[in-house]
Amino acid sequence: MNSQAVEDYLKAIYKLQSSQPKVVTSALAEHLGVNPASATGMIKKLAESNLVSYERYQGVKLTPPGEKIALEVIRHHRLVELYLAEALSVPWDQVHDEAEKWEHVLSEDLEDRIDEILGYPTIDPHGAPIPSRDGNIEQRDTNLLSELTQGDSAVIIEVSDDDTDLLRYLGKLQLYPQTIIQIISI
Amino acid sequence: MNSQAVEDYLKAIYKLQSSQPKVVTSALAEHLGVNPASATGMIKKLAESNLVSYERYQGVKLTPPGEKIALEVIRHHRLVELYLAEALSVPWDQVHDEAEKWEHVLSEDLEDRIDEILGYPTIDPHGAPIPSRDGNIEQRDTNLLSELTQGDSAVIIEVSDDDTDLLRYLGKLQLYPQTIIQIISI
DNA sequence: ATTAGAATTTAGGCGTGCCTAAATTTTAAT
DNA sequence: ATTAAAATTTAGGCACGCCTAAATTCTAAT
Repeated sequence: MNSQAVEDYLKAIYKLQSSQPKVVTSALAEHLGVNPASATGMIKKLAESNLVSYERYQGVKLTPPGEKIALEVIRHHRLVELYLAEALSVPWDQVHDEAEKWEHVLSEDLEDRIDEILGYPTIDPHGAPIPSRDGNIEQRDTNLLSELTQGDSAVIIEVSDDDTDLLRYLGKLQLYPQTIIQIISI
Repeated sequence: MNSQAVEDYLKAIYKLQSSQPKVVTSALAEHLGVNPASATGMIKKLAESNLVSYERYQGVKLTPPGEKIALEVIRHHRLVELYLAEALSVPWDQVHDEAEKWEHVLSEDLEDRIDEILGYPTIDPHGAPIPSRDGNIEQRDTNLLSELTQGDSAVIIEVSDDDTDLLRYLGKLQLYPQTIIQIISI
């Protein structure tokens, strides 16, 4: 069993990898709210365990086993988020913080039960894809809102999950995933 | 926020206090699967924080603030046990182990939601009373099965929650709380 | 009252994951 | 090519919670 810290690091590296080719120490440390020196220490440990590839000063990248674990954690996280929203009526701007804690204590057995109750869902409350049990995750071709211009129409696919204030604001405007929008002015 | 270790120790002391007036170091260590020397260390720390009263070589006793925390943890544990059994169909011999992990990450908000969904229950799946939010717990006058003799009738009030094999066996015999039994032979 | 054995505590150590401060390496400007 | 600034790593420390081994204290038998 991996420690919570290891799981959090792998998850963070996975997220940062999606926008940057090489994940640099300071970005990782920043994302985790940790001192860069601490991140270096953990990176060395992860490299030791063959969960990331790493060369000094050159940033870090998940290995296949590292990515597998990251996807398991993300699956837990997103399933829990959806379960909290659906079964326990937790507001969508709060599910992320709760799931951050629950994802680390979810047994495989409970994961399966929740998955079944939810009807084997594929997206979480923020529109993010839920990885399958065997570690596959849907790749999508989407645009950022900032890439659109006046007059464009679009469907909201996904919103960031970790900004409570932003989510509360979007909720007020009814801007949930699947909503159709049109850019009137910028 | 108290660490998981602190919560586990307080809960263990609370449990042991119900059968022994003074909780002795070795019993506590044994219950927690920890070396007696380690228990001594934690006891000193708890005494430091005024959660237990303690005199060297004389055993340990919860102070009112310590008992309050213990009851909160027990409330979490028992609510989660019941929720797992009711909402997620987890077999009654497995809910204890799952709840051991979940009890430490349950927010007050989620506790309230679960409590409401379950209809403000007062006993858990093993028949144990669930403390109220403000730390009250029902005191009951019960007999041990071993105190009964041939011909006696009785109602099962509570069974121990942490022996998976025993619980599976009792389940097979349908010996759940509220079941009426009669002693035929010993 | 003495003493053997049991229980408990103290002493010293270890792994994890964090920190700050200092040293090193990279990068980008001149 | 040099150098200043930024990024990263190393070094040394700390808190937590566990361990083993050794010392101390208690208990009960004689």
